Amino acid sequence: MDKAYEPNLYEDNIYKRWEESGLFNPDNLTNTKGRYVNLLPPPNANGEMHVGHASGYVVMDLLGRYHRMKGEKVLLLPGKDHAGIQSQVVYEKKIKKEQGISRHDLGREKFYNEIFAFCKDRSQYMRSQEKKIGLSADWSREKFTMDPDLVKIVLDTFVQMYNEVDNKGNRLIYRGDRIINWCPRCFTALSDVEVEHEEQMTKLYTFKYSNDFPFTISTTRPETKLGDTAVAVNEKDKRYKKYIGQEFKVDFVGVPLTIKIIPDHEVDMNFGTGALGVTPAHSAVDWEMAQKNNLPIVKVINEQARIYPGFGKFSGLSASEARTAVVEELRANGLLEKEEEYLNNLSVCERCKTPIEPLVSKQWFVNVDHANFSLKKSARKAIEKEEIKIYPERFKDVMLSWIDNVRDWCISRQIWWGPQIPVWYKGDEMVASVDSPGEGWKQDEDTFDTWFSSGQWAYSTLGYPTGKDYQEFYPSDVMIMGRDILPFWAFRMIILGLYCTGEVPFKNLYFTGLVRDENGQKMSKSKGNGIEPIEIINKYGTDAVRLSLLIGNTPGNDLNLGEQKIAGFRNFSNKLWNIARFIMTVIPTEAIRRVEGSLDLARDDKKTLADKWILSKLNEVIKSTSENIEQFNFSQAGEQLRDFTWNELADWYLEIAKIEGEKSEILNYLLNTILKLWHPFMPFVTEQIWTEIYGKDRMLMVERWPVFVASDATTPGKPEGGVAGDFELLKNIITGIRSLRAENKIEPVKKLNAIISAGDKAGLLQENAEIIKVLARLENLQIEESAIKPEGSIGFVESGVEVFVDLSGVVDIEKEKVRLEKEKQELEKYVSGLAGKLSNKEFVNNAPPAVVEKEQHKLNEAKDKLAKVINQLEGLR
RNA sequence: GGGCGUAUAGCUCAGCUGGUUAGAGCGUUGCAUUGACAUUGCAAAGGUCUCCCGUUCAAUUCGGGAUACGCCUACCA
Repeated sequence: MDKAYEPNLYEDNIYKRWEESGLFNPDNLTNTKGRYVNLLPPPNANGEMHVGHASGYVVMDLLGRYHRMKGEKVLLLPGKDHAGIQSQVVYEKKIKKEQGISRHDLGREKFYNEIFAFCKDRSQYMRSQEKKIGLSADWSREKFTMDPDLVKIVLDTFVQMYNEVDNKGNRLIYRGDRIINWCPRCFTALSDVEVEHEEQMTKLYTFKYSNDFPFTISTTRPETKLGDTAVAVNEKDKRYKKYIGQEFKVDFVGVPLTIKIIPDHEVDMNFGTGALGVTPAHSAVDWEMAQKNNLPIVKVINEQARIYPGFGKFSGLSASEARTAVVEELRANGLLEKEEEYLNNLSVCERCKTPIEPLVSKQWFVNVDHANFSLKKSARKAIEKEEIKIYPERFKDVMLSWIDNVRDWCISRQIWWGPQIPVWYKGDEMVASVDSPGEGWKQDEDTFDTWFSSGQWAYSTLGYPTGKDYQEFYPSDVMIMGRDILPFWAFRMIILGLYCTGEVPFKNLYFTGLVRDENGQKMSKSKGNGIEPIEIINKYGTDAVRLSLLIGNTPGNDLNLGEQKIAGFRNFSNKLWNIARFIMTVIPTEAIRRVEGSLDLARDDKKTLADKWILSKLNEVIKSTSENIEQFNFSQAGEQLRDFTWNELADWYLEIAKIEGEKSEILNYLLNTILKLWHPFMPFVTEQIWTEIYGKDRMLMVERWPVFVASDATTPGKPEGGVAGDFELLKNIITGIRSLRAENKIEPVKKLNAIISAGDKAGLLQENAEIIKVLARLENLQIEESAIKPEGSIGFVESGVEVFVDLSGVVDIEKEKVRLEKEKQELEKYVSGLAGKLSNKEFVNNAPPAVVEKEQHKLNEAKDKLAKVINQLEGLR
C-alpha cells in the first residue's frame, strides 16, 4: 500500500468494478430481505452537476449503500428532467449566440428535435459527473421526462383528469379564461411558483380619471387604467359611501370608460386615497373583484406587452411607452395630483427575470379542490396522518400552509419544448385524447408545465400502472430534495400520486438545505465563489467531498462549505488509509483474510483492559451509526464514527496495541468493521482498502452491515466503574503526566520517574503499567496502594488516584504553585456549589433520588480531590 | 402584512425528551517529528450558552417578550 492515499489512482477503477458487477441493479442482488427504493430527483438536463446536486446525491447514496449492506433489494433510480422553459431559454440563447437564429427560424419540429438531442447530450455528461460522486444508481433504469414512455403516462393522466367530471359538470382539469402570469419574453403563461418578486422603487401616481369624476385614485401602473371598469372603496369609508353603486361615464385621456363604484372590504382606507381603480384584465386582485361584481373585463395589454387597438393614440405602444404617454396627458390636463416614490414588489419571470404582465388568457388549469377528488384535502390528510413523514419535522407545517393556500394550477405553457397537450380541436369540437381522433383534427399548440411531468416522477419512472417495477417498487421509501423545491415538486408529486395511484408516492420526505460558500453567501457564477464539484473531487478525492457534505450538515439547514473543510476530510481519508496500512503490517498473513465475525466477542480470555474497552466502544459505535442513519442524522453518525476512528482507535488503541502486541484477531475485526461502517460515507477509500485485504473477488459494497452484539465484554460499564471507567482512569493518568511535562517544558526524550498512590486501583494499574510507562515516557513507575509524595515531585489527582512525578531539579516551583492554586480555587468553587445544592431541602426533597445520589457522589470525589490538592500545595511550601 | 427558522469558543456548527465543572472540527499558542500517517503526534489557551421576564428544587435546554440576522410567502393599488 502506498504511504498516502491518492484518490485519483483508484476511484475510477473502483467505480468501474462496481458498475460491472451489475449490483447497482436490484434485480441482481441476491439473498435480499425487503426492498429499499429511492427515486432520485431528476436535475435539469440542460446544465451540469453543481454542488447542490452533489449534496443531495451524497445523502441518497449513503442511504442506498447502507440499505444494500443491510441486505435489502436497493433501487436508486436516476434520471433527468426536460425543464421546459429553462431548457428552451438555454437553447434559444445557444442558437442565437452560435448561429444568430431564433427558434422560429428552425420551426417547431426541428427546434424540438434539436433540444431533445441537446438534453440527451448534456444528460450523458451529467451522468459521468454523478458517477464521480460515487452514486450507486441503477443506470440501466435511467429515465428522462421526455422519453416517450414517460410522456405517454403524463398524457394519460391528463386525459383521465380531464374526464373527471362532478355532477355540476366541473372538470378536474379545465380550460378557462383566467388571469395568469404572463412572461412577455418567454411568451408563455407561468404558474404562481414560477414567479419571483423583486423589491424596487417605482412611482405611485395619484390622479383623477377626468374633471367630472368626483375623487382621485392611486396607481403604479397608469397604462393599465385604460381598462378600468370600476373603483373599489371600503364600504365603511364615509368619504365614498354615498357613491357606492353609482356609475360614471368618463373620458380618461381620450378613452371613454364606464366606472362603477363597488364596495370591497379588502380595500385599505389608509392607502393612497382609499379608492382603488379596478383593472380586471391586468391584476389578480382586481380580476377576483370583477368576478364577484360581474364587471366587464377590458383587455388593454396584449401578449407582446403592447396596447390593444381601440385605445386611441395609445394603441400599439409598448406598455412602458404607454405609461409615459398616459402620465403626460394627465399632467397636461391638470388631472395628475401627485407623484411619489414608492417601494413595491415587482413580479419577474423566474427563468429570465423579465417583468411579468398579469393578463387574462385562455389556459388549462388543475382544479385543486374538485368535488370528486380534492387534491388539496387528500394531500393535507396524508401529511397530517404522517402517511408521509417529513424531515426535518418543521417542514410539515410549511407543507401544510402551502397546501392551504394553493390556488388552481395553470398547467399550459406557450412554449415548444415539452409534452404537447393532448387535446384536439375541429371547428367548435374539442376532444381530450392521446392520439388524434382522425382527419381534420388539430392538436392544442400548448405544452405542459414541467412540474406536471416531473410531478408524476414517482410512478411514471416505474411504468405505471402495469409495469413490473411499479408493482414491485411503488411507493418508494424515501424522497430527498432541496428545501427550495418543496412547493414546486414535493407538493405536486403528492397530489398527483394520491390521485393516480391512490397511495402516497413515498413514505419519507427529506429536505436538504442549500450549499453556501464558507461565508454563508449564495454560490453564484457571477460572484465566483462557487465550488465546482468535479474540480474539487479531483483535488481532494470524492470521499473527502462526500464527508464535507455530510458532516456538519443538518436536515433542512443550509451548509457553509469552504475548501479548508474539504481538506480536513481529505486528511481523514488518509488517516483511515494509514490505520489500515498499519494493521495490515501487524496482522500475520494467514489471519488477514479471515472473515469478519470470527471474533468471539464474549470470550474473555486474554483480553486486556484496552481490548475490552475498544471492543465496547466499537460496539457502541455500531449501534449509534445504525440508529443515526435510520433517523436521518447523518452528521451525528459521521461525527461519532470519526471520533471513534481517530481519537479512540488510532490515538489510543493502536498505540497500545504496539505495546501489548499479539492482537491480530482483534485488529482484523476492528478494521473489518470500521470499513463497513464507513463505506456508505466514503465508499472509495473503504472499497480500495478492502481490495488490498481481500483482493478483487469480494466487494465491500455488498458485505453485510455489522450488528450490535450485547455481551458483558462489549457492553460499556458505568462511567465511574467498569471497563469504560477503568480505561478512562488509565488515559487520564497518561494525559496528566504528559500535561505536566508540557507545562514544565521537559523535552520528550527525557524519561521521568513516577509513583502512583492507587488505592484499590493498584492491581488494575499494575496490569497496565507498561502502557503508562511507554505512553507517558517514564523510566521507572512504582504503583502502590498507598504512597507518600516524594521530595521534589509534583502530582495530580485523578478519580481518587494520586500520581507523583519526580521533577526534582526541573520543576518550576513557583509555576507549579500557581497551577495548583488555580486548581484549588476552581475545586473550592465547585465543591461549594455542590454543597449548597445538597443542603437545599427543596432540591433533596424534589429531585429524583438518583440525581441526588449522583450529586452527592460528585461532591465526595471533589472533596477528596480538593484535600489532596491542598496537601500537595502544602508540600511545596 | 403573514409564516418559518436561527442566535452556544475567533470561524463553522453539535448539544434528543430540563440535573454535564457546556462539546467537536477548523483556526490560534507551545513542544515534538525520518519506523501506519507532517494529509502527523502531544499539550494548552479560548464560552456570564444574545438580553429580559416567567415555570421549576433546578433552565443553554421549557413558555412569553425584546433585539438582531436569515429564508419563504403575499392581491396595499
